[in-house]
Amino acid sequence: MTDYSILSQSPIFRGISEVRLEELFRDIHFQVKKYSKDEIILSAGDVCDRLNIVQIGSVKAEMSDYSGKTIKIEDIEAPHPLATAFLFGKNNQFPVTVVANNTVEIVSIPKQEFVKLLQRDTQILNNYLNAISTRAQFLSQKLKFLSFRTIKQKIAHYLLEQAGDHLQIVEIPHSQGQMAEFFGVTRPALARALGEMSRDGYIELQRRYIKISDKEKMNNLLQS
Amino acid sequence: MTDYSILSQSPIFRGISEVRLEELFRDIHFQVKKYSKDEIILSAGDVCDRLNIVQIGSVKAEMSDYSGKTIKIEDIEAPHPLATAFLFGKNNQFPVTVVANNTVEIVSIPKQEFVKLLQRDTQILNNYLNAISTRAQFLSQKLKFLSFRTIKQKIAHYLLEQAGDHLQIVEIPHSQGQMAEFFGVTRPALARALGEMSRDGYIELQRRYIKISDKEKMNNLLQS
DNA sequence: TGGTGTTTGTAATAAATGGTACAACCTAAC
DNA sequence: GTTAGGTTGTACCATTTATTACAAACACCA
Repeated sequence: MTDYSILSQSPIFRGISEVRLEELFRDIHFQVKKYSKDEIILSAGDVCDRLNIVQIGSVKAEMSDYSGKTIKIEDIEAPHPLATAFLFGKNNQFPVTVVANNTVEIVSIPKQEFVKLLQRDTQILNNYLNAISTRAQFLSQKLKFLSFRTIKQKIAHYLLEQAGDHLQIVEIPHSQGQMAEFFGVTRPALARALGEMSRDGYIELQRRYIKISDKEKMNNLLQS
Repeated sequence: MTDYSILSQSPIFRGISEVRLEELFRDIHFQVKKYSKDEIILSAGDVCDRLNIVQIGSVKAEMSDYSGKTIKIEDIEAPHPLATAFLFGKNNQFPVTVVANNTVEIVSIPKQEFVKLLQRDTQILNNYLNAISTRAQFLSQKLKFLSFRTIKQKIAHYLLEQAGDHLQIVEIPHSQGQMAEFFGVTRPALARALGEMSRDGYIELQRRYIKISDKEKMNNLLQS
């Protein structure tokens, strides 16, 4: 039923040997549930009092709007966990509905039992804390980014961040289109902003390489 | 040195008796550091390998921009902890510089020692997990909010969320100005959007009370 | 009642961006 | 070399919002 070789690959149980994992799981209550394609695994609004990990197959997270239609949010493949940030915290409700993409097995550990694991094994505790913290950091970063009003400010922030204290030339790792998506703007708008910044002496463009002409000047963009 | 009556009020140690707290702290290494007004407690970029809690006084978190000027981010009063989301996770560096507002005492617990506390006391573990999770949830919510392009979409999302399935009338808890700040837009823009939505039959305005005329119709705003 | 400060409604203009379209350019495969 | 597919630079117009300003409505208090 429970495949420890798969579970030990999960972010939550990374670094734990299969033997150790089996030993830990002997002392706690948990379930392995099977679902067929299109079956609903969890509904939005359900109280989230269990840690659920996809052991086999893949699931999709859907969000239903206020009139009843559903929008797909993301796919989650084995051996990843579901909604780690909602097991604890004030709002213990699933924000999404989870549906099986194919034949799926879910390892479901009650919150209380999972807390036992956290207390018994430092590695698991660290993994879980890292998972939530990393997510919080990611969200925090993303939020700061979106807080800049104009595209030029976003570009300035991004370039200065990439360049750090010393570098002057930044290489864009993705295509302009992907950058635009990351910035949350349209591609032509990004291209135009880059063009204007080049014209105004902030940067020098050479395809994927961007040279920052004047950090001080560029920084002023972020102030106003 | 260590004031357990204060510490037990901290979000991290809430629900722990002073006696129990003293007992737990006997077995771990930690420091209490004192700072004078304007002294730098932590610098941005420092590796964050300790949990720091303000025991007495208040501190400010500042972020230095790329040219060296500093901007105040927030004040943190006793008995709150500093940057809980950066003790674990991939990015173990402080994002801000922390400076004393007045005479300050900081209880500083090394990460390893704090992990011991987490393992020995279920309440502390729960408190900490709750703290990070709640933050992640808050950020997640905020992010979803900002992902809507237009003000009307934000209003629609907000109202439908507040109203839930049954209610039709929503009371605005803050002033329009505060709402605008929360939405990340200017107040006149918010007022205009509300006015137009009222004119177009989405809502009916009565000062702080807003009646949703047609949920179905309003929901369409969120689709496009 | 009247005065004062705050909140709200509304307008005009300027700036920024989305949407769309198209040409120039690069790259890789044939 | 040529062709096809993708990337980039640019232009146009429509939409949305910021900015600024001011009057109306309200709340509070003397």
